[in-house]
Amino acid sequence: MQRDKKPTLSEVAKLAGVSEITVSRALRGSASVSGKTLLKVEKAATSLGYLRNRLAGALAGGASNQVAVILPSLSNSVFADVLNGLEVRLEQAGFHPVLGVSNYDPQQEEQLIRNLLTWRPAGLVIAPSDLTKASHALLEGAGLPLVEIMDTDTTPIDMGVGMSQRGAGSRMAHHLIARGYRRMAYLGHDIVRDRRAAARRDGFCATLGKAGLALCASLTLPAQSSVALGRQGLAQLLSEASEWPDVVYFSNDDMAVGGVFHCMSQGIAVPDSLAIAGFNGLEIGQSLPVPLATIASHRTAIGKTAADCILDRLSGRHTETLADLGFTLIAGGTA
Amino acid sequence: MQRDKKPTLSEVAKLAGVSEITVSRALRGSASVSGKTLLKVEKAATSLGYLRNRLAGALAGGASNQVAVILPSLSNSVFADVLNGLEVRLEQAGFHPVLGVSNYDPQQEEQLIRNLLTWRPAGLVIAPSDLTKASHALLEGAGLPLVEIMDTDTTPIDMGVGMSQRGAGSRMAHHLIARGYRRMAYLGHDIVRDRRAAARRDGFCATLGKAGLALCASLTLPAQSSVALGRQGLAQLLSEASEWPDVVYFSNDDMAVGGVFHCMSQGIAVPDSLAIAGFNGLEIGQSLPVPLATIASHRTAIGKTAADCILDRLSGRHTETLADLGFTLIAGGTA
DNA sequence: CTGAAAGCGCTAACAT
DNA sequence: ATGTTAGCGCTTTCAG
Repeated sequence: MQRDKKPTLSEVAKLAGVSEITVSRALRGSASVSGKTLLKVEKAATSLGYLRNRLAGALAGGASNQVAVILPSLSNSVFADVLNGLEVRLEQAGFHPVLGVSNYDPQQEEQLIRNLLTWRPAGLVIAPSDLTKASHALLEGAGLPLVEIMDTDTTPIDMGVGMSQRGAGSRMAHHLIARGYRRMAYLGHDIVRDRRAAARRDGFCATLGKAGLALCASLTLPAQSSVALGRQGLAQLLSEASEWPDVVYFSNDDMAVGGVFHCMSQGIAVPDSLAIAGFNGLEIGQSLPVPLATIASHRTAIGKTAADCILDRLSGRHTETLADLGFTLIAGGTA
Repeated sequence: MQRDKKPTLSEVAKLAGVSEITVSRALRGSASVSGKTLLKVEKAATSLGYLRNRLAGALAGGASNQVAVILPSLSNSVFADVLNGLEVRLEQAGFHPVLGVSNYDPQQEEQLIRNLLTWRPAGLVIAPSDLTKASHALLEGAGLPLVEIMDTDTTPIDMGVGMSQRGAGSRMAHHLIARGYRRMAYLGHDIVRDRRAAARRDGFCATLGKAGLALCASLTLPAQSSVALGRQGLAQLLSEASEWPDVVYFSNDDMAVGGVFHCMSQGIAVPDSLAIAGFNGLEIGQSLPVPLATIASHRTAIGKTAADCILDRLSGRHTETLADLGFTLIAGGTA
C-alpha cells in the first residue's frame, strides 16, 4: 500500500512541458491559464496521481483552508449540532475544521489554542470554557478571524455569535410566572464547569427575585448532564424538598426529559402535579408524548453563522462583530 | 488584532545566542540539549511570544500531528460518540482530528479524501459511506496508517475497527424468536444511503428466514433517522399493516424511542400489545420508564480503538489489522 | 551536545 | 499567458 515518494509539482511540470508555476496556477484554477495548457496539465497530473501538498502551499504564502474549532465537550449533543453547522458551511467553501475539545478545562483550552495556532489556520472558532490570561493573549495576538460562540453575555475579542444565556433563563422565569406557577425548583448538572448553564440559572433566579419569588428547592449535581442524571436527580430533589414544587426548571433538555421519565414511571401527572421546563429545544423533547416546555437555542445556526463570519472576513467582506441569534420559547405541554 | 509577522525560529535563536537547530531541538524536547541552553531557549521563546510553525516543520520532514477523520454524518449521535472517542485519544497523544463529513455521498466522500490528504496527515480514519474506485485508489496509495471504522463485514484496506452490523441484526432476530415473537415488523430510515442499517436489516431477515419466518410488515422511510420519524413511522406502519405485529424491529434507537412514544400516546401497552426493539444502546433508550430492548454498539470504544491503531502504527508498534469490538444485547423491557 | 549546509514543495512578485 | 527568481520557516543530514 505504500507508494513511496509522492509526485511533486515539478514532475507534473516536466511531464506537461510547462513550468512549475504554470502547473500551480492551473491546478488552483487561475484565470490566466489557457485552456490548452490547462488540459495538458490536468492530464499530466492525473496520470501521475498528483496530489497537491498544501503544507508547502500554505508555507509559501498560499492561504490555509483549515479552521481551528475548540469546543468544551462533544458528549453533549448541543456541541455536536454546532459542529455540524460549522462543518457544513466550511466544507461548502472548501475549508476543514481542525478540532479540539477542552473538556471544560481552562488549561487544556489554553493548550489547544496554542497547539492549533501552530498550524496557522485561516480562522478560529471557539466556544470558550474559561479563557486564561494566556489564552486571551494568544487569541488577541493571533491575527486571524476569530469567533467566540454560544453566548453574547460577554464582549468578544473579535467576533461573537450566540445568544444571551442569562436572557434565556430570565425568559423562562417570566413564562412560568405568567403561567401561574409560584413554587419553583431548579435541577441542574455541573454548573461550576458549565458557565452557560450557570448563566441561565442566574437569569432565572434574578427574574424570580424581581417578582418577589425565590427557588423553593434547588439541586445541582456535580456531573455531566444526561437523561439518566435528570431522572435520578428529580427523584432526589422531590424526596429532599420540604415542600412539593409546582414546577422544576432543568438546566437543559436532557435533564428535563429525564425528569419527565421519572414522572411517567412514578405516575406523577405532568404538568398538573408537577410541571417541567428545560432548555435547548432538542428534538427528543418535542417528540415526547407531551412536548417539553423549553427554549430553543439555534445551535446549528450558530455554527453556520460562525463559519460565515470567518469566510466573510477572509474574503474581505465586512462582518458584524456581534451576532445575537436569539432564542425561541416553546410553550410545549409540560408546563 | 495584531497583523505583525510572527517571530521565527531564527529570531529566538538570535536572542538565545544559539543556532536555529538548537532552538528547534530544544523546543521539541530533544534529549540532546543541555539543561542550561534549554532554559535560555525557553526564556527567549517566551519573551518573544514564539509559536512554532508546524507547516514549515511538517514540510521539512517533521511529522504532522493531524489525523484526517471522515464521517458520513454528524446529526446522528452515533458518529458524535465515535468522534468523541477519537478526539479524546488523539488529544492525549497531542494529535488533532481534521474533520470531513461526507453526508453519505460517495462523490463528496471522494472529494474529502482527496482534499484531506493534501494536508499530508499522519493518519486517516474513515467511516466509509460508499467508496468509489477513485476513493479506494487514493486510500491505497496514500501510504499512511488508515482505519476503516464501524463495520467488520468487509475487508479493510489497511486496518478495520468495528462490529458486524449483519451479526447484530441476526442476533436480535434470534433473541426475539427466543422470546416467542412470531409476527415481526421492521421500521427503518433511509437504508439506501445508510448501508450499515441495511446490513442489520439483512441479518435480521436472514435469521428470520432460517427459522421459517418472514417480516409481516416493513416500512422504510426515505429520511434521516430521528425520534420524530420513528414515532410518525410507527403510526403509519400500524395503520397500513394487514395484521397487527407482535414486535417491531427499528433501524436504530432513535427510531425505536419514537416508536415507544407513539405507543405511550396511543395507550398501546409495551411490550404486551406491541414489543419494540432497537439498535445502538443509546442512553436515552435505557432511561425510558421501560428500558429499551436493543443491542449496544461500542461507539466510543470504536473511536478510541481507531485512534490507538493510528498511534500504535506511528510509533512502530504492531497493530491488529481487524478489531471486532462486538456488541452487547440489552434485553431491556420493551421486548 | 552543538552547528552549517541543504533542501522540503510550493507560491508571490516580478519579469517577459 | 507563461516563466524566473526567491524565498516561506523549519528539520534533515552530516560535521565537529
